[in-house]
Amino acid sequence: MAIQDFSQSLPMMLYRALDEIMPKFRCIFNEFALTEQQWRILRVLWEHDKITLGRLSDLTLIPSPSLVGVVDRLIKAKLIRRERSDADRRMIFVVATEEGRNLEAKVMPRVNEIYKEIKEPFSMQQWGQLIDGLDQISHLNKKR
Amino acid sequence: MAIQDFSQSLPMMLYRALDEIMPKFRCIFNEFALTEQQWRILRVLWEHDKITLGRLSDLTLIPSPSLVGVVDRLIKAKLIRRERSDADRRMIFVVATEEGRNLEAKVMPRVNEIYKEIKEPFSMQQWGQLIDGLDQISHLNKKR
DNA sequence: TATTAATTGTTAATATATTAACTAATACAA
DNA sequence: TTGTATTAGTTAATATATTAACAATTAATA
Repeated sequence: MAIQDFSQSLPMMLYRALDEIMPKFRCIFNEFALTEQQWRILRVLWEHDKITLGRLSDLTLIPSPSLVGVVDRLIKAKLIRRERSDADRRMIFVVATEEGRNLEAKVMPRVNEIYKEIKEPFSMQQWGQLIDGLDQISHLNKKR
Repeated sequence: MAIQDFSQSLPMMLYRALDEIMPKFRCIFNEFALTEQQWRILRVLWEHDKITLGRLSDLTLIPSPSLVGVVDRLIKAKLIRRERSDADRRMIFVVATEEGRNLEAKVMPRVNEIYKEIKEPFSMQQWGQLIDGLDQISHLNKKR
C-alpha cells in the first residue's frame, strides 16, 4: 500500500503547496508586468552578472525550449539582452540591462515580505526539516 | 534577510523536488499513452464513481479552463464520459468508462513501485515531517 | 414575479511545458 | 585532416497554465 489517498501523495502535496503560495507572489510580479518565469530569470541575473542560457535554464528550472521565448519577451521589455560568447560561439550569455537591474530594489522588498509571511508560522526547526526533506527529494538520483 | 539564496527558496525547492520525481512517473504514464493531467483525472475517478467538473478541478489541481481540454481528450480516448446533471443543469459529471476503470490495475502497480523507491531512503519520521510541513504550507490561508 | 446576484462551465488570448527533431559550433579520434 | 560524436541553442507540434470575459442556469431578493 504505497499510496493510499491520492490527495496525500507526495506529488499532489507538492503541487498543492505551490498552488497555495505562488499566487501571492504572482500578484506582485503582475504589478511589475512580469510573469513568474520572467521574474525567475531576473532573480538569477541579480545574483549573476553574466550567465549562459544553459546555466540559466538549470538555475531557473525553465526548460530550454521555453527559455527561448521567455528571454525574447524580456528583451522586448528591455530588461535583459543576449550576448554571444567569443570564446565558444555556441554559447549565449544573458545580461540584465540597467532597467532590469533597477527592478531588484523595487520587487525584492515586496517578495521578501510575502516570504516572511509564509515562513512566519513555522518554528525554525519545522522549517529546517521541511527544507531538508525537499532537499533530499531533489537529490535522490545524485546521492552516493 | 528573508530570502538569501534563490536556489534555496521554498518555491524553488518545491519546483526542484517535482522536477526530480515527476519524470519518473511521466515515463510510466507515457507507456499507457497518458499525459500527467489525464492520469490525475483517472486517478481521482478510480476513487469516485461520479464527480462534477468543479470538484474534479479541485482534486486534480487542474484549473477549470485547462480541464475542459484534458477531459475532451480523455473522452476521445474513450476512457471517460461526460454526464449532465438532471438536478442542476449547470453541473456536469465525469465518469470513467470500463476501459478507463480497467487501466487502474495496469498502471497503479507501476506507479506504486516508483513511489516506494522515492519514499524508501526516508525514515518514517523524516517522511512524516516532510508531509506535515507541506500540509501546513497548503493550509496557510485556511487555518484559524 | 421580475431583477439581480451567484454558481458552473466554457471560450479566448497569451505564456509556458513537454518531447522530438534540428542547426551550428566545437571536440575528438582515426 | 576528415569523419564522427558532443554540446549549446533553437524550432516545431501538441498539451497545459493563467487571466479575463462570457453564457447558461440557478438562487436570492425586492
